[in-house]
Amino acid sequence: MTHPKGDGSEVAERDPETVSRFVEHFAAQLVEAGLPRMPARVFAALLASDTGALTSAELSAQLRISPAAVSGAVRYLAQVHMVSREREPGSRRERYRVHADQWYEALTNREAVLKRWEDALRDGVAGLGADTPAGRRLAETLAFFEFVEKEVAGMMERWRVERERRFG
Amino acid sequence: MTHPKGDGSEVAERDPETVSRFVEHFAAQLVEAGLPRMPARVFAALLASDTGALTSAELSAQLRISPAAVSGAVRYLAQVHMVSREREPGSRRERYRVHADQWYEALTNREAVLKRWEDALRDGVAGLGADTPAGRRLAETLAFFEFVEKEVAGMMERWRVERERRFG
DNA sequence: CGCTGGCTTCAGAAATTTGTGAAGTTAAGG
DNA sequence: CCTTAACTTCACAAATTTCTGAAGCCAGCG
Repeated sequence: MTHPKGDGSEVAERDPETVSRFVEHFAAQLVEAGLPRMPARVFAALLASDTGALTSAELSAQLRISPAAVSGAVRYLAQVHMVSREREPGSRRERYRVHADQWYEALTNREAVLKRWEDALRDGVAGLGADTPAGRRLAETLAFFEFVEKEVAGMMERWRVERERRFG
Repeated sequence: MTHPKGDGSEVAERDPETVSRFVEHFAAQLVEAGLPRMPARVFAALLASDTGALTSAELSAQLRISPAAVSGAVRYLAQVHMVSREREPGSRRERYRVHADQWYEALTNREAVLKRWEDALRDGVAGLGADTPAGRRLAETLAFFEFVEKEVAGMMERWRVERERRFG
């Protein structure tokens, strides 16, 4: 997918149609997995952008949504650590950025959710009695989550190594 | 939390109030993580039940919801492999059951979602060009998912071992 | 072979969520 | 300071989702 330039060089093409296709398709997958629509679209657009960072106006234009919608989507994404915001020095413009290793961040963040599940389960074991069938079931569930939490930490460490090796 | 029986033995108490507290609290955590309300409540109720299996009527009564709501919730949960249905022989009654290792199942199931994400990303790399900045970002994201997929398989195997050891 | 218990499906009311236009806020630029 | 660019917040209209009561369907039982 390249575009002849006449001067012998070629630059990678960025057909808006192609970009949009990817954005909408990938966003749809994210939506199916539970992400709200606008945050999903904004995130996909950032992923597919050249610099990995876009302004509110650019997102608004590219996705054909109101500035308000961009604002809401970005607030959501920032809250779950899927984008970071950076202010452009000497301008009131803000850029929203994805890091290539954002998923690492986002996954790490899920830890908080797990913790709350674990707390609820511990309360349940205490309330129902560790010696009851239900209590034992809850305890086993709790053990699984604790196991996963521990394993994920190791997994992320291994990814950091592999990432460094493959992508610098 | 035990209840004196007068004959010297004691049985674990199942105060409906206590059970309900756990069910609603744990369900709330699941809802916050994206599960629809009724499926979350039904799942929590099953987890907290003595046998790990309840009938539609029992769920309906305990959660104060219509049989229709139970039906919908169970269909949802079965689809994502979080409960299994079993017919009671010689009766038209059905029981819905959680296995203690249901989470293992559910997580394994997420693989399908990951696969679709990966497909969308591969298309994106192809469309945008592997030699473009955006293409490289998508490729790295793809690599991360492939890595996770591989790691999770190993993790689940380790859990099976640990589970066997600790819970038989 | 018809009745009945038990789940499922359906249509619709109610609640929730989403996205927008418009007004509000803040800070750079003149 | 006053203007204006660039978000953000707000109130509301629209779309969606969620639950319910009622009707439907089917397997056992008599």
